[in-house]
Amino acid sequence: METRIGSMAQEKKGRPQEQKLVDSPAPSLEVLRHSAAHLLAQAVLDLFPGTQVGIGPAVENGFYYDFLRDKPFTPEDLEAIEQRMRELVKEDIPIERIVIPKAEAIKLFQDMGQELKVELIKEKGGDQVSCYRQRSFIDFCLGPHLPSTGAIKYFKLLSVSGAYWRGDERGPQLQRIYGTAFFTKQDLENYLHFLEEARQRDHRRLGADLDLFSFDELVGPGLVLWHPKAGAIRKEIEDYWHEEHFQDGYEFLYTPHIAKLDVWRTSGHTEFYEAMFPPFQSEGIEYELKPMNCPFHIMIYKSRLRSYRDLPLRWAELGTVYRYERSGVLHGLLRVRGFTQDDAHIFCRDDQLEEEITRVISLALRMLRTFGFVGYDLFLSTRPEKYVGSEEDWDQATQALKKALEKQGLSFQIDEGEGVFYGPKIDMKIKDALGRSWQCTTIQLDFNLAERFDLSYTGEDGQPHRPFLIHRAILGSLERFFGILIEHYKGNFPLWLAPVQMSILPIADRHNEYADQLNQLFRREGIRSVVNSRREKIGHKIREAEMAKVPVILIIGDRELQKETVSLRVHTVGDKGEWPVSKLLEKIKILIKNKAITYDF
RNA sequence: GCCAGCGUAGCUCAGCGGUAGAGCAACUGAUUCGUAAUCAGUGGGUCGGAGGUUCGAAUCCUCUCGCUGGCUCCA
Repeated sequence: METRIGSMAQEKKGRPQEQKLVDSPAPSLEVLRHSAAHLLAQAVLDLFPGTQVGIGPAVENGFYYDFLRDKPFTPEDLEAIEQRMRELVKEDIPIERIVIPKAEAIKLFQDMGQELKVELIKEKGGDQVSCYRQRSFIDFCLGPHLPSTGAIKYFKLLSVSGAYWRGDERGPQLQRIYGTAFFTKQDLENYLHFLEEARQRDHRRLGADLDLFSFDELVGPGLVLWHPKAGAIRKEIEDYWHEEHFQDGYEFLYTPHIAKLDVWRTSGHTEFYEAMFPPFQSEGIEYELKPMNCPFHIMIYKSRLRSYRDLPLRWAELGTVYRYERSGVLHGLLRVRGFTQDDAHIFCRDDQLEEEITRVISLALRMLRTFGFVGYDLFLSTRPEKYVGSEEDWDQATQALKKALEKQGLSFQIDEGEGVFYGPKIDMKIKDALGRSWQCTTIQLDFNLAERFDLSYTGEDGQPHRPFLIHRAILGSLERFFGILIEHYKGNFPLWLAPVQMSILPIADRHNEYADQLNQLFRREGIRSVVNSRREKIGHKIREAEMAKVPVILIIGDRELQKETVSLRVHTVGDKGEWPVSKLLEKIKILIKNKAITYDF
């Protein structure tokens, strides 16, 4: 039935060795997991008769099965179910494929009280319907499956959650039990270890531990409070962002956070865009918090006549927008209601399109590399069934996107018909230190707004022409990108980003003065340095600095004071011996200037 | 928004009808110390909020706010 194959690196190792399949020549993790899902359903029906089963596919990291039952499954239930599954594995029950006429299948499942299955068979089944049976448990399923339950050795149930029958919010709510399964014990352990590692990197946990950001009930859900340490990081990100954009020929805009609702009527957002906060009134005029920056940039474009000579215009803004995300989807910094896009709009002629796309792609690659992201996947989405703009424009723009990618020798995947209705787009997904993918960069053509705002420029021929409008973000949103950075680095930010770059630790009171002198010296050079002159033992101060993940730790005592040196300790590395102050300063300045990700002292 | 779970000190958690607790952190004092936790003491809570049941509620019930895991959405 419904199956998707995962692509996580962790799973690639999982390959069957001696398992034989009923009817598949190429056994895969997907088949194993699909069979594990059946095993789960069998166990649930054994323990909780009268439960209706929904669908149970293999998914990216495991499998799930949906159940319809009055009472919720408790964590204890989950344990009992997993226990029952292990028993069924021990019994090594054969899994058989049976093919029966559709009418017979319908009757079969009706007799078992499995109405959801009946619905599926009626809709999806052909004349002959394939089912899989393991003892009394029968499932409507295309397969393939493993030959017997004994082959499903290494699995674990992970969680239970809600899901709608067939994804329809109005339909019945089912309970979904998630689990994972692997061919070897080692693979399972690796995956569980991966989950634990992800838990430890969770930016929400690190955000609190490292005093980076918080949310407050009084302020509101999804509204981020950036603390001073996060502020330091954000400033580095923004400074670098400005520098790269300036070098790449962008100019910078600033626009308001609210506008008359009429703006959003013109843009079409009121009609099509669901994530807008409700409008509010002042002096009888309706205003709206901005969910996007585009209309403002467009109004600046329209503030005077534009000539073909003016193009391309590259206008960028770190623009804070507000979107009403449904309460259930909010998630730390990764899904919020107020966020700052690293937005830009490029207005260009058709003959400039390919060049502009090319520039954006290389800007994105350059910037993401600087932040330490080297792995990425590119996706080109083409014209969907419902679209605005002319077919000709779509083709031309899609070709330009494609050529820009090809010219740089980048491999990419084409998502046919997956574009948004207003234009084709390129999305980039970066890979973090755990191999997880995050979408950040997006480059989208927009035929809709160009038309709705009737954008034009005067061509060489003296006639009005419609410019191409490119909407793009490199980092996506600063909040989300910050969250990704925290998880990628596990809070161990490289020197140039670290909120506190250096902690100076005097051993005794008599070293405080020298410590302060050093601190002044480093701060004058723009280094975020602090002194820890608490009356604690040096081991304690070192522990504090290490836990705060400060990259450079300087220890000073009698020896250093006398020789005007410092003892260097590098976070996560350890003692790196005595250094002359000037030599260390130069070294650190270079590392910061180069935005070094890894460094050797 | 929906389903389920969870909200007790700044953090991690115990207590689950009978006078609110521990560790860490904070603060005060002593210790002046060489590469991941010195010792002692002190303060800190309308147990997320509102209502109800009860002689009595952190504990039971209802509503509400927030968080978590999913679903769904992301023109």
